Amino acid sequence: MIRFDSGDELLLVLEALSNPHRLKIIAVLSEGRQYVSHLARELGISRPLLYLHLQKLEEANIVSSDMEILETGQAAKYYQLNDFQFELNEKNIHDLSSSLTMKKKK
Amino acid sequence: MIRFDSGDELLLVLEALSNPHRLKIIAVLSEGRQYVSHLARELGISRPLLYLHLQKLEEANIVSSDMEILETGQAAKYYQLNDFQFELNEKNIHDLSSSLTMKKKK
DNA sequence: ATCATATGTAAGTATTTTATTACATATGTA
DNA sequence: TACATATGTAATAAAATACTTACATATGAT
Repeated sequence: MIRFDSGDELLLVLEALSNPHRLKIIAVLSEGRQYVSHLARELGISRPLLYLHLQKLEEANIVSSDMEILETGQAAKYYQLNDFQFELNEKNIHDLSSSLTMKKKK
Repeated sequence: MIRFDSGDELLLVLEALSNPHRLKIIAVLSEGRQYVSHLARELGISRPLLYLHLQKLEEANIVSSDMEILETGQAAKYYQLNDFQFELNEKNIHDLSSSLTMKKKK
């Protein structure tokens, strides 16, 4: 069960989830870990684009990655879903809203 | 308890939630219904901007609105939070991912 | 050596989202 | 009438996000 320590952290997770590709990635990874190139083929998107989405998921702590050597001897970067489950309701949004920063991104 | 009938609907809600202003709006409305101009002053943002955010929340069915006549005789548009609570986990994302459209927005 | 596999990223473009400015209309009060 | 309140929206600008193209490196197999 994810625990949000601040509104900013909640927002980071919500932003990571609000994209169809990233929801698909989560769906695929829920069936098991997978490496980047394979994932890209399965999702039908380019690897650079997949990287971008995986980064956002990783920054939000929804997935994590490990390098591993395939049977062929080549290096592969495996991604897996971190245990991920949470509940949202008016109360916890209210409680977290005070620790919500309205700062610009860049 | 919100029930998502499709991945697209889930995404709509997640997109509506992934903005600090909109989370603040939800937090304020969780304390009671309020009309637009008052809300804008409370949040410290312009009314046109607030409109934009309220529209997104309304499209996602998170809030709803009613016109009402103030004691002064003027019309006011009141917004209230719809009962709002849901749980997210790998399983329901997996289940909903098949009904996720990857279409462009406009 | 060439081909297929893998990771990694920089640079540029396109699209979407967010925000501002400037209006319009209407009601009530001084 | 002039001022304060309210809603509503169009047009534009700015910022953030998403996506593509083009590379680089490395491993193993043919």
